[in-house]
Amino acid sequence: MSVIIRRSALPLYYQLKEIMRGKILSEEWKPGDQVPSERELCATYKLSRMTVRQAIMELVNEGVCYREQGRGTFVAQRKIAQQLVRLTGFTEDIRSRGQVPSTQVLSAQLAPADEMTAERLRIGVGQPVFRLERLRLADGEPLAIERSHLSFEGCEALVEEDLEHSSLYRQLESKCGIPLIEADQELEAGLAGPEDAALLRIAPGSAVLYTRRITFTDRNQPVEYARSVYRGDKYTFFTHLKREEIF
Amino acid sequence: MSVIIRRSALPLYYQLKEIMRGKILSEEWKPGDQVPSERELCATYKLSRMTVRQAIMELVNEGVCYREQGRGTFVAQRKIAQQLVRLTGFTEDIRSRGQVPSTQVLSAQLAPADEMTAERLRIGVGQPVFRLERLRLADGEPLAIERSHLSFEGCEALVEEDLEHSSLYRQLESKCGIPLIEADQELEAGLAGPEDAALLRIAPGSAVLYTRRITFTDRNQPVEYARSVYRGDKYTFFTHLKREEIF
DNA sequence: CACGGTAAGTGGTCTATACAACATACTCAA
DNA sequence: TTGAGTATGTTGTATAGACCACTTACCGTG
Repeated sequence: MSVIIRRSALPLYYQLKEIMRGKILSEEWKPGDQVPSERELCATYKLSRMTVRQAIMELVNEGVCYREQGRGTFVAQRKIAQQLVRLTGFTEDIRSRGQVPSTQVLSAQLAPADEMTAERLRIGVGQPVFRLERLRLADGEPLAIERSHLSFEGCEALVEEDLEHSSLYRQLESKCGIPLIEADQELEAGLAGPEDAALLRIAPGSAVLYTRRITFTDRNQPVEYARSVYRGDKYTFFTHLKREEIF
Repeated sequence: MSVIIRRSALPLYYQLKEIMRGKILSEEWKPGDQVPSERELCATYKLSRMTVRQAIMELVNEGVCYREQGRGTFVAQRKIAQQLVRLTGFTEDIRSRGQVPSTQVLSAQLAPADEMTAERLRIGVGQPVFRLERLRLADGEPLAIERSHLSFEGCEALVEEDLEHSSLYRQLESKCGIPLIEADQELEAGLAGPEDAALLRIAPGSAVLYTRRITFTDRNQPVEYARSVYRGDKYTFFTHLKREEIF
């Protein structure tokens, strides 16, 4: 995509945003570079200034660009959250620990959202969500059970996908065009119930780590609500805290 | 501020945004409520729709509101996460959850560092560290046991301090001049041993959350190594994750 | 050379308008 | 009663233009 298609179903500002993102990813525009001014972009792509601004503003919100009044718009350094905790799926997480991740899909189906899920995903109760239940293994040993609920335009298509041999997060980002931006996560200690214990091959009453995560795409739109159960003896969660805070 | 001042130095959209934020904070508009439509706000405050939209869009980006096309704009559920990636001590943490923190000092003394502690604090084995063992309560109920090891120039002075009625982190920052910058923390689920269970007034074998934290002052100098045990049924840890890549 | 003013270029704010896309409630006919 | 269509109200997208605030470079004057 390098030109604007005016009769496309995609909004013009979105097309421009993706064109710009492409130039940044391809290093045509490098970190620190000044990007063309709003008025230049208007002329180049035959768009009104407000439309161009919307494209740029969204890139700024995502931390891809930054602006300085009177100077211009620039490509941000690529460092967004080095020190904050990275949002990773199980696959990436386990790989970064030097282990080999694998997966058994326990169930994958469309189902109506229950009350809790609907609230988290900000949809109506009973709206269809894609429910995915997977046993996650590290080095062949069961490590966690992950119960995901996904809701977005076109999430039904996930039923067709092979989710045993590819990362769900990667699929969302590349195939579905859902960029994952951030997530809120809760962690809690608990005891394994009989079913979970059997799946994880531990004794009932063993220590487990419960996590609940809401993953957001752009504009703070929730797309995934996932509840997981990790073996307490095999999994440690790392986080990094900073004293300074915005606000 | 409850009216728009047109000759103010503050942008109109900003004034409107703060008016709306005020109504949300004061609970005039509660989570889940629909806020007035764009056109209503235009009429009420005599602003153009784009100006109103900018105010709303910023609140959406901050996660204060969310919008649904064709339905309206709504107040989002209170987000706990925003402030909880912050490095906080127990006192601040519990206060921000709306509970009352209190403390029983179990022991406070200078002692030689054991191997594990010495490694974390980057000092020699046997060097003196200040060891502080405290039972932490929320609303009068035992919530956690915290075992801190501190090492810095002048840490002996802590023996004299009243650590039952004041925050350790506050003392470090104000009295000792040790600015706390960041921390690495690990979390793990486990089962309560008999001693810890007795202190926390739970049954042995109950679920507990183990945390280990290394707190750094400037120049990445470690000053505290703390191991804590939290009641699993009373404590949830919140964190916020950000995606690193720009996809 | 130093300084101040100016012009040009940038993003920031704001208005007014139009139509599209979507959700919901209502009406009316089968 | 049920269903399709419609009216209305919502947000989403897009345009064109205006003026403001800020930054920078240039130019002329002292």
